[in-house]
Amino acid sequence: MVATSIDPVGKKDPKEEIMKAALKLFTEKGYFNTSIADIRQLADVSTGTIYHYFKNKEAIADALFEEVVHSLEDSIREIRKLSNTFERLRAIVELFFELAENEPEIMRFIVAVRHQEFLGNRPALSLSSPFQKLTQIMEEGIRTGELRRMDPLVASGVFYGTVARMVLLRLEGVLEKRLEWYLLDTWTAIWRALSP
Amino acid sequence: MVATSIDPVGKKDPKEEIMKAALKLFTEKGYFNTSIADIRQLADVSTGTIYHYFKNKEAIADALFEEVVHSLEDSIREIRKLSNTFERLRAIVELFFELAENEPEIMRFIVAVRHQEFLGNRPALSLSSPFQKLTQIMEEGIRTGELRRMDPLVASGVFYGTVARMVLLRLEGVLEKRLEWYLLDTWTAIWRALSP
DNA sequence: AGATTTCGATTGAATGCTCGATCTATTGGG
DNA sequence: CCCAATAGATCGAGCATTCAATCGAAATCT
Repeated sequence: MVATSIDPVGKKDPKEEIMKAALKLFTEKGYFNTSIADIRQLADVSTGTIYHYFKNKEAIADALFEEVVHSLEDSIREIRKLSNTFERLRAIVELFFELAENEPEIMRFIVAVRHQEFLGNRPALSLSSPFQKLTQIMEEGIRTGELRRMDPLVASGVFYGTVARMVLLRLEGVLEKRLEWYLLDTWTAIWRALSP
Repeated sequence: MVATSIDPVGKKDPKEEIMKAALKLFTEKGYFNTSIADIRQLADVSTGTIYHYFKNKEAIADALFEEVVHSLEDSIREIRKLSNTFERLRAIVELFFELAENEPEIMRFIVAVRHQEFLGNRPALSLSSPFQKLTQIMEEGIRTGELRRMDPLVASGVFYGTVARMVLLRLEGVLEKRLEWYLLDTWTAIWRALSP
């Protein structure tokens, strides 16, 4: 009479359960190796429920993509408020490294999933707004003399390429220590590459 | 009576035609979006012929992987003969940039295909022998003092991450000029990051 | 309060289709 | 005459999606 649900803690919003299960499976086995039946089982819902909340399988991936991009945008927007380019870039490295340790599935979805293969018309993540914002930070840094004169696309390529590669190596189990352990070396290398 | 084939030039080795078609389709649409029928059509052979030369669809991808890795190994082996670390790393950047312009499909297969999703038990390309060789070059360079003291995995992460990212940006059409145009900036950044 | 209606949420069996793989038949070069 | 090579029809498993039926909690009525 008091509680609306038997389970004292879990609200079990089905939509969230479905997305959580899909994220886990998509990043673990890949989109095409994941069947609706797999998601159904892990999320502990019926087929019908899945199709009640999502138009089809692709729409689940689409919702995940949207969510991750928005969350990244928010983080980057916050980071842009920092006072100088050094702080901004360093904060982005730390954000990615921390995410990789604490939310490996989300990070895998960002750096290791080929979205174009199943998300019909989305621009590649390489062209999505967080990446554009990164290039803007580079342009600004070069303009103010905080970064060396160079093509901004090369600057963001060096930066994102390095960070994403370190994250991937960690997610694949090549790096045995936590990413914080590699932070100093990584950041030193990046800053030497970009600073004047 | 003279020629063994009607076509004056093309030998049309079916196995090669199949692999060529598969490479094109796998890199363009992805492994799972490519059907045997697609390959059959593009390679202009029958289903029976495909299964005569390959056990199954996966075996085609496997053969491609093998071929690419071997060819990469050969190139890296040659490059290791160069006299110092500077020359070696620079040669690798040039190799990747040149491959991206002249053999975009092969390059896409290297940097943009998630092999683990369909090649059962292969180690990720990140762990394959060309990548290990790269890390060895880094270790050696650090030992001889040609590179700054740092974790060799970070060194190879910075290096390969940057190169692969530039290549990918080019393949995705983000970089409008040929990669040679970005070579100087890219190499300067890499060398600043790694040199003592 | 109790009975009745309503409607979104949920279920899972049924459907239909794509596609990898197989199989039998035919060909033609040595 | 033999056997590798080729052809293409056929099969059947797996999978995304649909659908008719049921639930259950609130809203409305008596």
